[in-house]
Amino acid sequence: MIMSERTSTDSAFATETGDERPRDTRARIQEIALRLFTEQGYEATSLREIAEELGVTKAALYYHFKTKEDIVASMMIDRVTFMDSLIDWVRDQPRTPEVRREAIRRYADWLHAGSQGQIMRFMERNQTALKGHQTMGQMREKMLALMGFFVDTDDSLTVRLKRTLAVFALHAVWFMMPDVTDTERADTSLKVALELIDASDG
Amino acid sequence: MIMSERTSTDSAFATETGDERPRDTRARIQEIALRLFTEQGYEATSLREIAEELGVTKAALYYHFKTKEDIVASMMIDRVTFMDSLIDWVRDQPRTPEVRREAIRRYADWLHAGSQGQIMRFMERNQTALKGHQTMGQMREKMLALMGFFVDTDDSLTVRLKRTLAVFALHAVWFMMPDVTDTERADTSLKVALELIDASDG
DNA sequence: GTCTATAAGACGATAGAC
DNA sequence: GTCTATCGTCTTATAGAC
Repeated sequence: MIMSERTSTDSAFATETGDERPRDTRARIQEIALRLFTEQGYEATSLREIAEELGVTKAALYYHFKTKEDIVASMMIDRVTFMDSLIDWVRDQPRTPEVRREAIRRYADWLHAGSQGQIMRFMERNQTALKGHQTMGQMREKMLALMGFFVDTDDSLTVRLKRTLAVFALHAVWFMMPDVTDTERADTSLKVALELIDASDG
Repeated sequence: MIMSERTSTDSAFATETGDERPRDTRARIQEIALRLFTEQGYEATSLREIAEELGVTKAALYYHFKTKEDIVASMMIDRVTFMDSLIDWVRDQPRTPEVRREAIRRYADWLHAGSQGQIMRFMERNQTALKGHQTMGQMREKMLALMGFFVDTDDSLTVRLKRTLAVFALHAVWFMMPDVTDTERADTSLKVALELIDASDG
């Protein structure tokens, strides 16, 4: 796992295969930044720390990213793209229970593939710090748009809360159950999310 | 409402009743800090900002609070006290569904009385930034202790997640349903939380 | 692509006058 | 209880050599 917990190391380029050539520096900045932002908080993590762990100076980072905010934005691109495609799909569907279930399934599938879990933790733990960032505003709008398809105007408050919790269950499972396998986490959270999205007043 | 949204004002002492004497400065610092910490983030909010909105200088804050961290700690005292009492109570009870329900009820009752909602939002949105703070470490331990009474070692992952979500539903309702009345929010979240805490493998 | 050096300023916190 | 003045440190970001 790329994102595994580890303390800072002197030989930033060393891997378990021995003396490899450095991987793409841009990607390594993203990895280190994502981990530090999640562990310590976005504001509490300075570019100096990131540079130190990477084994370069602060100034080198500015060759790869124009600003600190740009590092965050670059990590969100995949997420923005996916959310757009999911919203496009759901927009053309009828508002039925089965469409809601399928939307949850697609969202969960994507969430549990790749390193999206780490990004979710980062976003959740740094909401306020990132509020002013342009990319996060976009993400917020897209999440609200998706939620808009999950609740109807005549739903009770109870149903609204449950359906909202469905999405949240998928996000929260990472910090609520950090010690289970990826498969267990994906299966459990999807099961609970589907039960919650099925809530209705009928 | 003490915590109502407002932009910074020149006459910090003015209230709707006219020319009143300044309220307890210590309490006003807590109010302003809590709002700014929640809106902008803990790290992103400087003591200068708090002092400016209060209408004093930064140095004056240091008469009332020894450090920035102390302001946070002072806001948590009631919460720590309550959690201790709740855990003391639940510790002496059998692990039955009805005890779990009653614990949720007591927690919810306390949560929706007073200004705890604002504090919950603050804590949730600044998890990482506050991770190193002593008081937050205590709070985390107490929440884990409470959760320990809600799940048994032989519960399935699904039940564990649902029971954890029960507590979370009580917290999350403030940002999931910001536009409903306090009563609606309390009633809806308690109802959903009780359903989730009742989850079992039987 | 990475470096040294530095700008320009904000931060938390303190000393001591009033 | 609040002020002015300041300390020491850290920050994001840039300029220009290599």
